[in-house]
Amino acid sequence: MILDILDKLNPAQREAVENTEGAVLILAGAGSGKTRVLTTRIGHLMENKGVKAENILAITFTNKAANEMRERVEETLEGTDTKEMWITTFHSCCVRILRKSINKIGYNRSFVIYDSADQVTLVKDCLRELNLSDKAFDPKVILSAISNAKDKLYSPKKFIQLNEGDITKTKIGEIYALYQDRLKRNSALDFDDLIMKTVELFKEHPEVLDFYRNKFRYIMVDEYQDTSKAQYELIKLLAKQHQNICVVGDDDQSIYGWRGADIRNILEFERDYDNVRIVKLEQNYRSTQVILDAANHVISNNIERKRKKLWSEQKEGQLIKIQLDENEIEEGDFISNTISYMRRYEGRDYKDFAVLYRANAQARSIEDSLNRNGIPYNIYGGIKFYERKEIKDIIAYLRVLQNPQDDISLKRIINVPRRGIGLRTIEKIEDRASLKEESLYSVLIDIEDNSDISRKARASISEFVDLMSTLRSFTDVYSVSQVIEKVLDVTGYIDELEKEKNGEGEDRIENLKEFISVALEFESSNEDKSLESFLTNVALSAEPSNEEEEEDRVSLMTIHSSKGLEFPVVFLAGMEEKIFPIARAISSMNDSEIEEERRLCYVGITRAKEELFLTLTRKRTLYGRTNPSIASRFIEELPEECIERLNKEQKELTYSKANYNMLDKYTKKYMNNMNKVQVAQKAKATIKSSNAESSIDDIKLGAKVHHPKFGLGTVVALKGPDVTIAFDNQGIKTINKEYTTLDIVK
DNA sequence: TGTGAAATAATTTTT
DNA sequence: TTATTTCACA
Repeated sequence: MILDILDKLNPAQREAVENTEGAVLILAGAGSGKTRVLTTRIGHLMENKGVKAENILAITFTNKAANEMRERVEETLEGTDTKEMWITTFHSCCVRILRKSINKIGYNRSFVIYDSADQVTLVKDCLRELNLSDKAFDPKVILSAISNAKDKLYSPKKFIQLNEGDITKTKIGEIYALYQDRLKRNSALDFDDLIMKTVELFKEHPEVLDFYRNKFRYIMVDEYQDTSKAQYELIKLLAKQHQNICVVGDDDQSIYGWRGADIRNILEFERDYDNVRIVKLEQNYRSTQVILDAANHVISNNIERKRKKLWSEQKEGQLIKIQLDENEIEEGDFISNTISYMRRYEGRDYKDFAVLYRANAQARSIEDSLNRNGIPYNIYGGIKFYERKEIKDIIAYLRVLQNPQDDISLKRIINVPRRGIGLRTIEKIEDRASLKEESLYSVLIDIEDNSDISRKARASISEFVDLMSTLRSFTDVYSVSQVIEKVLDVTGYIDELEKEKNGEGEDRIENLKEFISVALEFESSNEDKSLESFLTNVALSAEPSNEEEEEDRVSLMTIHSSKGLEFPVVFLAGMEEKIFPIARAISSMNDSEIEEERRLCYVGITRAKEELFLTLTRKRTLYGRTNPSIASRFIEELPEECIERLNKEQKELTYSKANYNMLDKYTKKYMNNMNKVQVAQKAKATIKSSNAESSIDDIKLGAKVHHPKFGLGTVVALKGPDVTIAFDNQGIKTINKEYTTLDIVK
C-alpha cells in the first residue's frame, strides 16, 4: 500500500521521498504537504528499503508535531510496530540520551529540568552571591545572554574569552559561570543545557557518539529553519558518518530568530554536507491563488532567502479584503459582524475562523467584542497550565522528593503552606550551606547544630524534614498520582486553599485535580511510571495533552502560534506600523528584524485557505495610550490586483515605499536620541559631576570615573536612577539615590 | 509577616 | 490598561 501512496504524490514530493541516501534538503513552502512527505518517507524506508524502526530518528520541535507524525506513520504502515523508532523533539531526545550517560560528564543521572521561572530564581541567587544588585544586572537580560551563549555552544570560559575588554559582558560571563556551577550542584539542567550537554557528551565520549551514530542510520529533521547552532551541531555529529540526513524546512517561515534559531542553518546546508540534493515543494494544497500571490509578493521583499514560489491548482478565489476602522473596538465589531454574517449566510462554522494578531495584548478588544456578540471562541496563549502557582508548588515538592539537592524547588516550598520558616531563617540556612558547600537540604537535616537559628524555627524545620521524609517513603510504595494526593493532604496545601473562601481557591483546587488526572493518564500510558519519568514528562510539555477540542469555536491566537495551522477564513488584525511590524523591529539598527516581521506576515497570510481579511484602525489604544496609526508597510507590499479595500479612506494611511523608508530613518534617530536623553536625565538625578569640563552625557557605559571614597572605576551598568561602577580596588558597587560627586576621568 | 499603595514595565514562545 | 513587583508601614 505504500506504493499507492507514492503514486499519489506529486513529482517533487516523490523525489523527496525516494531519495533516501545521502543529504537532502527539502524546501517545503507553506501548505505543500511536508508532513505527508516525511511520514511517507519513513514508510518508504521501512517498507521498501527494509530499514528497521530502531535505525530511524525523526526530530521535531514540538510534542504536538512529534505525536502527529507518529500517528501518521502508524497509519501509513498499518500496524507495523513503531515503538522502537525515535520520533521525538530535540529536548526529549537529548533527555533520553543524557539519562543514560550524563554521569560520564560529571552530572547526576537523575537531574531535574529547570523551567524559565526556576532559571530566574537561580540567577537572582547568583547575583546575590556575587554581591551584584539585580537592578543593575537585570536577571532577564542575563538569562537571555546565557541562553544565547548556550545556543551557540559557548561555555562560560569561552564567553568571557570572546568578550574580553567588554566589562559588562565579562561580568555576565562570571555570572554565567556561577550559574552553571549552581545548576550542577543542584543536579539540574535548564532547557538549553539539554542540547548543549548532549553535544558535550558526544564530543568528550566518542564511544557514546558511536553508539548513536550506528543506531540512527536515517535522520530526519522537521522545521529545520528553527534550529539553533547547538541543535545544528548535534545533528551534524550524528549524521557525519553515514550522511543519511534529510532536513525539511522553509526559510520564509523562520520566525524564531529571537530565541536562537539561526536561519543560516538552512541557507547554508549545502556547505555542510557532500552532494546535497535540494528538493523544492512549491505546489500548495491549502490556499487559493490570490492568497498565494499575495504571500509570494510580500515575501519577495526579503533579501536573505532561497527563491521559491508557491502555486496552486485551485481557483483564483476571493480578493483579500482590507478594512479600516476608527479604533480597536470597532475593529473587533467588524470582525464579530463578519463572522456572524458569514456563518448565517455563507454556511460557515465558528471553527472555520481564526483571528490572528502580532501581540497578545491586542486580543482584549477582540475578545470583548466577541463576548458582546455572543460568539464562542478559544483563546490560545496566556498562562500555561504548568506555570500556575499551585501546580508549580506541587511540582517543587515532587522534585525535592526525587532530588533533595534541588535548592531552588526546596526554597519554593519550605514555607508553603506557611509553617513559620521566614526569610531570615532561610537566609541563615543559605549562608551555612554555601559555607559548607552543601545543599540546603543537608543543612536542614543537621539543623540542631545551628545555634544562631531560633529554637522555634528549628522546631519548624525539624517538622518539615520529618514531613518530607515521610513523603519520600511514600514514593516507594505509591504511584505518582497517589503521591501527589498525599503531598496535598499531608502538607495541608488543600486545607489552606479550602480556607480561602473566594473563587480563586476553588479554581486552584480544580487545577490540582486536573494535575492528578494528568498523573493518572501518565501512569496508564507510559511504561516507566517512576516519579523521575513523570517529572521529565511534565518539564518537557507546556500543556497537558487535551484531546477534547472539537467544539465549534473561533480561534484567537498570535501569528507565531498559528504556524503550522490552517483555517478557511483568517483575520489579520492590527495591520499597522509599530504593531506589525512591531516598533522594536522598526527602530532596530538591524534590518534583519524587519525581515523576520515580514516572514511572520507571510506565515499569517498563508494560514488562510479561502478568505483573508486584514484590519487596521485610525487610532489605537494599546497599553493605555492612544496613538494615530499608519497602515502597515506590509499592506503596501500586497499586489493591488489581489486586494479589495472595503473603505476608501484607508488609502490615506498607506505610504509609498520611499516614505516608509524615510519614516524608518526618522524613527531610528528619534529612538536613539530618546535613549540618550533618558540616560542623561536619570544619571543627573543621581550623580553630580564635579568636573565642569565633563557633561552629563559622559556618564555612560564604559565611562571612567573617580569616586571620593572608592577611587577609580568604570561604569558597567545604568538602570533607572542607579549607576553601577566596577571600582578598581573596591569591587562592584551600585550607587543608588545618593547624591554622590563623581569625577569623570578622561 | 502581611498588607496595600506606588512604581514600573509591557513582542513573539516551545522545550 | 493592567499585571507584576517593590517598598513602606502596621
